[in-house]
Amino acid sequence: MVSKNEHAIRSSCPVACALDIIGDHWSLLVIRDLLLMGKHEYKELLESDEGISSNILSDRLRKLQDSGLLDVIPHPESNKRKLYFLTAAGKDLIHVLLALGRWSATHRSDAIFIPEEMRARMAKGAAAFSKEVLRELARWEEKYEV
Amino acid sequence: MVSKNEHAIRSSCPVACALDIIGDHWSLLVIRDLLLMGKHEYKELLESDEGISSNILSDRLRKLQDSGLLDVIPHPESNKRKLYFLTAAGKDLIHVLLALGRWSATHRSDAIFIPEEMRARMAKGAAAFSKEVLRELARWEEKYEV
DNA sequence: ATAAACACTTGTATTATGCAAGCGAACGCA
DNA sequence: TGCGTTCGCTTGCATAATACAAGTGTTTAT
Repeated sequence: MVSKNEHAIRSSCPVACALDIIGDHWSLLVIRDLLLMGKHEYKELLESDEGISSNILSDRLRKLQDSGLLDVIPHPESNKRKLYFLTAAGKDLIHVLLALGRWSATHRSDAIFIPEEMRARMAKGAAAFSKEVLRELARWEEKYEV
Repeated sequence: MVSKNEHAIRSSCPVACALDIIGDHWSLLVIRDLLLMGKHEYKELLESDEGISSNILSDRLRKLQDSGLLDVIPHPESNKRKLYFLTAAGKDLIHVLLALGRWSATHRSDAIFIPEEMRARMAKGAAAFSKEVLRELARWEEKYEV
């Protein structure tokens, strides 16, 4: 077992409450990959640039499931693979991700790099971008009959 | 020394970059207190409901200073006290805090409690709220000649 | 002069993380 | 049908971060 302390609740403050669930070094990056990067499998999540360890990934996937932010189904094309996808609560974190991204774009512009493809997707503004992102996920869910 | 690893950079992704700086269990709570709770002193920050340890608070204040999110001046009324306040970059995290708060309000409504005073301040919407918050900080800064 | 307050620091125990290796079930191919 | 590979993890161990209690030096109030 990787960790015992299952999102201990520190206070009833809305900010603290959200951080109890997603305020660690990895959870939001996993959610980013599932939400914005079109990733849905364990192996894809492992391969992200930040280099998450397999045990930590496994632990975070389970915790996020326990918290109701994501769900799993067996891959229809294979009995050994699985498909991870966000629930409504998980998808709604797009606003947090966009706020973080905008903050970095403003205050850490020298440290970040946004690939051309992503820049193009975001060109029409945050509202249009998140709408498109959610539409893509809806198409994916339809395809896999989630 | 509390920690060696000074915000190691994991990737150039804007989300990851922001999390490298404020993606731990405590930084955003300190920023919440400085931004929304009108706190400016070490002791006040220590007394928050979440119960941060003094060594961790000390460490986070230094790291946030190193990252350019906050600054310190000696307290004009006392040689032993200090005043902590956010820089422009620190204040701009209000959008992240509001996104987190709104997420909790939507998806964790049973776990959170918003005091009446705060609820009243937020009643006119997020834009008006953040404007008022920043105006208050500006008044404080003027008073202390920051 | 003394005691309390303040902003920390130090020491130590506990917990979380990172890394490498391993494991069983499923799969791909011969 | 056997045989190496892939997948989604788990395990063991070293290192790092955090929590908790106690202490330190300076300032301040009485």
